[in-house]
Amino acid sequence: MRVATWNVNSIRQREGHVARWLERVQPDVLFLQELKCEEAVFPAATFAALGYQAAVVGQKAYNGVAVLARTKFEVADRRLPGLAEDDAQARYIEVACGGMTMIGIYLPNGNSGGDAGYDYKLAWMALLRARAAALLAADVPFLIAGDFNVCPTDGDFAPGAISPDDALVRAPTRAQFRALEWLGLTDAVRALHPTGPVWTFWDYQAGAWPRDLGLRIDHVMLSPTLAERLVAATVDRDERGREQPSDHVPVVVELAD
DNA sequence: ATGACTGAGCATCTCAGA
Repeated sequence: MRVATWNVNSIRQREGHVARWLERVQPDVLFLQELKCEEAVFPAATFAALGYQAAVVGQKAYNGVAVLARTKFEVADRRLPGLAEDDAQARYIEVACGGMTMIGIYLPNGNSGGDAGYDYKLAWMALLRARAAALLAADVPFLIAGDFNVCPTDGDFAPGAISPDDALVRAPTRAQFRALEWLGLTDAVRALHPTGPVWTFWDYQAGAWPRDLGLRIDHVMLSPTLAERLVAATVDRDERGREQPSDHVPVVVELAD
């Protein structure tokens, strides 16, 4: 089974990129982030024509997550359990598919909104950990894929690509990510590529792409039984070099059947 | 030393991104 995640920075701007990528890579499941649109204008027909059914959690202008799958699935949740009822940020989708639970996330960046914005990020991470703990306790095979907005270690950003006090690298952010790992989740890319740069994002500004000043912030985290099935984890960095690209590239994981 | 790009929307500026 091939599962992927991609922050597309507007699905309406990147509809063609995603369609061509699906045809080329043929994933079973693709999680999308930063749709920047409501469900009503998500280009579902384009992907249906390629054999992919969509489930969309949309919002005008900001955030937005979706899953595309060519195998049958059912949506289990559209909001991270524990968040306030009136929390309208479209950042979470959970589906049951292929005998496992799959979660797609767009984790809050945490650099905007001052202290409240950063506190929201940490609270979100604590709730995500609680959800992971519940699934582990229930012995459900699961994965969490998406834009985590976390560089887990100093090896996960190019020197100079980011400020030391950025919300993506701040100590409390990393502590939350580390806690998720120590619950028993495996960072798929790092499990197979333990050292060296594996960037998934390059800023549009300051020549970050030509200078290769990237970050590794898009991750696929596997529960123990899925980690045992992990055979490949790759980052499709060529997508960053295309015309009018997203600032993120796809991360792809292969699980043995 | 400095600036710097992209997208959406009650839009010709602001907010957010990371």
